[in-house]
Amino acid sequence: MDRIKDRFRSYLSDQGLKSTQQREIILDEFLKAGAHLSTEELYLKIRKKHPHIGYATVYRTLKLFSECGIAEEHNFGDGQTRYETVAGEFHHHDHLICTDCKRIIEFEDPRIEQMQDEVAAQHGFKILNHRLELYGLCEDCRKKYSS
Amino acid sequence: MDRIKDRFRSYLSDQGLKSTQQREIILDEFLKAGAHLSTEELYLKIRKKHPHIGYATVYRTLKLFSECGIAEEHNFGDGQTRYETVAGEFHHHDHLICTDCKRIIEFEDPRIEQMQDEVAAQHGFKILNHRLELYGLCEDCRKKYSS
DNA sequence: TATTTTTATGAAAATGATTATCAATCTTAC
DNA sequence: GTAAGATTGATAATCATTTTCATAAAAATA
Repeated sequence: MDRIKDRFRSYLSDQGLKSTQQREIILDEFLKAGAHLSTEELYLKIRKKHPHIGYATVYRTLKLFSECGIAEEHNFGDGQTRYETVAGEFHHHDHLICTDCKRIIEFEDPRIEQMQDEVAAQHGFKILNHRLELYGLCEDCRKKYSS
Repeated sequence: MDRIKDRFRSYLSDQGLKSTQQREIILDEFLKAGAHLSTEELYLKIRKKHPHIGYATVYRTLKLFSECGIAEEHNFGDGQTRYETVAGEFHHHDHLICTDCKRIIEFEDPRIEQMQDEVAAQHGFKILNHRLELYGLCEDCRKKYSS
């Protein structure tokens, strides 16, 4: 956690940006809030304790998080950009998304990553980033429909 | 091509929808136009020959294509939904996207698909759909920057 | 074929997410 | 502490997409 905060602060000062109360608060709440929240969801959470913080600031700050690498943007097809923490100590992961109950499960598979690298190499690509999303029905929703 | 048209027409009649000139024209242009175009791009193409066809109709029709399975929606992060034909005879494929020149290369790798199925099975998921996108620098853009 | 019913169309307005504007207010460096 | 520069919040603007609604077209029916 503190490592993440340090990283954010370093990023700000490196870029000649300023460390403000709002940015600290938003970072705190973001880290507390858990994964995959949209800007709006985070804004609503923050507003409870800090009603003075504006919508636009939350947008701008989440974008900053993503620029400095402590958060990742996702688009799961509901028209809202969602953010999740990229903790340095965790590996990259991908997502299983239930199209019915919207549940999101994270997974990682080094073998898939490996093959992605192979594919990229075959095409002369240097991968900077990737996104793998599997959409379908989770266990519970499958049961729901078969019964 | 004709198989695709038939499929679309069947879908329309199955759903009690009507087969209209506009839908035929939009389908023709869509099939001609090649992959990964946004609604706007297709609309602009169509407007040259058929200036009477409206923006909203193109939107609605592309959505129909996607519903009936002859097109697939993609979101490559530029804020526009892009569509590409799903020809029955071709396999599913994924995308390499150059973050610099925006070039899109298609690839397929059955081994990756296989592993996705394994991962899904481990979590009790039934995959209906998936999306794999590799973002990075293509061969040309890499050279551009190293020189 | 004429008529009725229903759906589609197009233009424009509405929406929803995101971004820009701008005056007032903080931060930071000196 | 002050000046210079960046940030903030409220609001307006933007952009893609969707909805509305009167009119037109297709399908069903007579």
